[in-house]
Amino acid sequence: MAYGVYVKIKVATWNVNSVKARLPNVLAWLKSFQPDVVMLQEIKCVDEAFPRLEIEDLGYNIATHGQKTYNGVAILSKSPLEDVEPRLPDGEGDDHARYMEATVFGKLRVASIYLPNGNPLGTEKFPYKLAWMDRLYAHMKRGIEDGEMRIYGGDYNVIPNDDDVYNAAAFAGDALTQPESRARFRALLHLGYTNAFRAFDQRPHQYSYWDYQAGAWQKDNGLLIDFLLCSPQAADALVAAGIDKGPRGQEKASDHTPVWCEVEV
DNA sequence: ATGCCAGGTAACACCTGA
Repeated sequence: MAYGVYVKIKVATWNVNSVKARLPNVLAWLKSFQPDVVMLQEIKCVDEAFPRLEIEDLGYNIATHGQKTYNGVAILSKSPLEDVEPRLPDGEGDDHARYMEATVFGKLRVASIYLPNGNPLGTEKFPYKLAWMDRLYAHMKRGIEDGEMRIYGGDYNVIPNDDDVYNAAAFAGDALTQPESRARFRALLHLGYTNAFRAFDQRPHQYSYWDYQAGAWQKDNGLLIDFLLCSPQAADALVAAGIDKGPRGQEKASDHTPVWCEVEV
């Protein structure tokens, strides 16, 4: 790095819906998009089964917190990963692999989040989601207090507003739109975090997920549920953000597409 | 009210997802 020159770090989050099934798509996207840091969700495999060599060959360091069949998160970085913490605090009895954080480029703390879906309402899944969000809130509150540059990225499984879904009425009974879910998501922002995408794009009906069923992608029947939440120090460094819809249109696509931002530090 | 599609596991059916 030359003296006095700022460095741009491109950060992305992507729920890949099985990293093994998605490997060709992931490799092609890493080569073309050239992100510096990637938070992956739903890798759906144990750590030993993660396709480490293929991704390392593209210049990434890797930390995984996997689980058999379900969930599983990972962080890829072109820098070394330091101080890797594979779980959210206060998770006694919670064996879901839904969280991992690490420091990248020696100065940016990033987290990969796979927040519980919470459906169907009326089961234990919804209170589990809300309790998980409460734990995330407590952790992100501490993240504000220490003043570090942080980006909490992932699949939040919350549709924040009615114009973040193609048909709000159809989702009225869904865990992703419940007032309890939305209030907890807003509470994260009220701590002082900036939703990177919304800092640059306020248009309604911009999506990061399209169901496999009923031609949702072709009809643009989507949901906006994947976010990069930036601490004030990271938000001050934001220079760009967006949604890369390219991967969703490929063969054998994940139902989610990458959301990205760029910080200049 | 439910399945639609996709992935994983395990077994040729079922669970989970959002």
